[in-house]
Amino acid sequence: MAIGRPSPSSSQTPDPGAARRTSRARGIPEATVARLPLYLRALTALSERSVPTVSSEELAAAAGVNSAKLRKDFSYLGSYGTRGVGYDVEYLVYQISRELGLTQDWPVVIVGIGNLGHALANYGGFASRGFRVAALLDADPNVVGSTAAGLPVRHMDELEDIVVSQHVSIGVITTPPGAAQLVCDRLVEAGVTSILNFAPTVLTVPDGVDVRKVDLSIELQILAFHEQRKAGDEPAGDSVLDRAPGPVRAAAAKLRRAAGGGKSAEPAKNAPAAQGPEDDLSAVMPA
Amino acid sequence: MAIGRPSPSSSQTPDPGAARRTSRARGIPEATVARLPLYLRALTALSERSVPTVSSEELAAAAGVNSAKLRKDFSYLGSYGTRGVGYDVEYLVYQISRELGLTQDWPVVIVGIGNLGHALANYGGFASRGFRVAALLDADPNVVGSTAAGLPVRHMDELEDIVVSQHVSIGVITTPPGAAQLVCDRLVEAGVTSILNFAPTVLTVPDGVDVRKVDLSIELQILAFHEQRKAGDEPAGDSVLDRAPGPVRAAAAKLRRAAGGGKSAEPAKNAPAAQGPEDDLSAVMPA
DNA sequence: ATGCGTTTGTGAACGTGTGCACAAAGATGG
DNA sequence: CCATCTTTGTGCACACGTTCACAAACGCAT
Repeated sequence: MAIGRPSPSSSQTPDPGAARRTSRARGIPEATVARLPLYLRALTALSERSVPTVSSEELAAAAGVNSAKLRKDFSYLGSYGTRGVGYDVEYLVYQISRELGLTQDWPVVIVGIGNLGHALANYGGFASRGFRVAALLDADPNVVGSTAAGLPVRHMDELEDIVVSQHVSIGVITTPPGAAQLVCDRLVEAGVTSILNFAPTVLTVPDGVDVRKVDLSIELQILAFHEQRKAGDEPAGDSVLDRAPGPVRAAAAKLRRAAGGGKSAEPAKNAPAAQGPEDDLSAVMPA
Repeated sequence: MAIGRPSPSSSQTPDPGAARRTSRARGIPEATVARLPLYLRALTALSERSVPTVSSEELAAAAGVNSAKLRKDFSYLGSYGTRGVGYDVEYLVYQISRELGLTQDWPVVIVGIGNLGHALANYGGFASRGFRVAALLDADPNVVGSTAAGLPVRHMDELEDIVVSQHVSIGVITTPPGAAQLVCDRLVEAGVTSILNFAPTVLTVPDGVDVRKVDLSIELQILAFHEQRKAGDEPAGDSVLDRAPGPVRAAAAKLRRAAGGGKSAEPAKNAPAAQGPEDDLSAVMPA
């Protein structure tokens, strides 16, 4: 029945439930929360151009969303607009920043300084909006000495000390998939309660810990799906069987299983999907 | 009424509608499509361990989802399971691969070879599952000569030629935000119909073009929101006013606007959110 | 003051997604 | 061939998210 770890819930990004409970507590829907940063970015741009007020229609266009949706989103934060005029840009910037918790300082650790970790350390979006890279960590002794984005790469052994002493509550994982769960466990154990996971692995965490994942491969696969649809390329296969009624399917399934490990029938001819081994280790960090 | 560009729809990742139309055409819900790569990864791992069959319960645990959800997802693809036994791993790998369009070759161009573009070029997840980096492009002459991941970085001018001659239909944008829309337009013009955007900008594209975005800053902000909630740190502010009835709010709003550009009242004291200028240019690629 | 044009805030309808719970279907052992 | 056990496939109810449409609210000009 229970597979893998028993009690901890393996919540991931698109999972309602855990995250929902948190935000619905005082009413802001998760979908709205996910859009607030988008609005904030558009508002910041307006603020820099010294635009005093903006209508929901304009702001919605800038953020690429429906204007009614935007108004409803803002209504969850309170009523910060003026009918007939629009929204006060500066005030809204402040309100959203406050709601997102950006008026405080968020120290962040990045674990796994490969290509991606290195890129993230240099990423401007980290420095802005109250996020501060507290430390870069890696297990590889060859990397530990070096610096990235002006910061020294420190050894994994210092993880617990850093998290505790610097009050780090957000961790970013850019390790190879094999190491991700271990790193995650150590982060959580040390006190981190929010994790941004770039490794292509499902992380299992205790309740109360949020995990969001960013998976480049998944994004590409979703695009490929739609791309295939656009090309009118209905996947052929044995689609006649797929919806066949009753015992027909059963017989087919039995045959498939009987064919054994030798990738029988259709799959054998052209299936680059199941490519080389170690799909798990070659990703995210080559080294 | 119409703001910015008129006809092209600025579809983005979390937008139903455009993407929905495509996938609902023959019935697979978007939410299901987004989970298929997850199942595929878990199945590939099982396949490498030569596990012949797997139950929905086991696979669901490995993918971090509800087992009923998984079964329903698979039911959209057809009935590939056997009651009392489970699913044939190899066969399911093939079916999902086929449905996602991974049985064919997908040449991809990466535009903007800064830190992130460099990291993506080396990313193992690209090479796998039928995706192939067709070319790396950049506008900076200093970068154009170099190589990344064994591939030469070519100049933007070659974009159109490459897309056309290599039949590239998927483009990845890792440029600074300021250049993203221009690059996007050129990609689309050349024939690209799917774009993965890492630049923190809302891209506007014509109908029929899919855009998915990955924004690290947004992910962090969402985590910060939940983190703040966990800390029981109800944002204080003038929450009394927020839900005040009638004319009270109006007067307050009037005051805010009258205060002018000088970030009055609350915002002034501590608002690191509206930090240094050029939030738009320092992100994604420092160079 | 009054009326007019504009824009917010939200009620209501609809579509999508999720999860429970269970009947039907198949495997397996006697 | 029958009984039993396992697991799929799905009907159903509910929660969530989106969009329309419109009344109420506000500024402004007269």
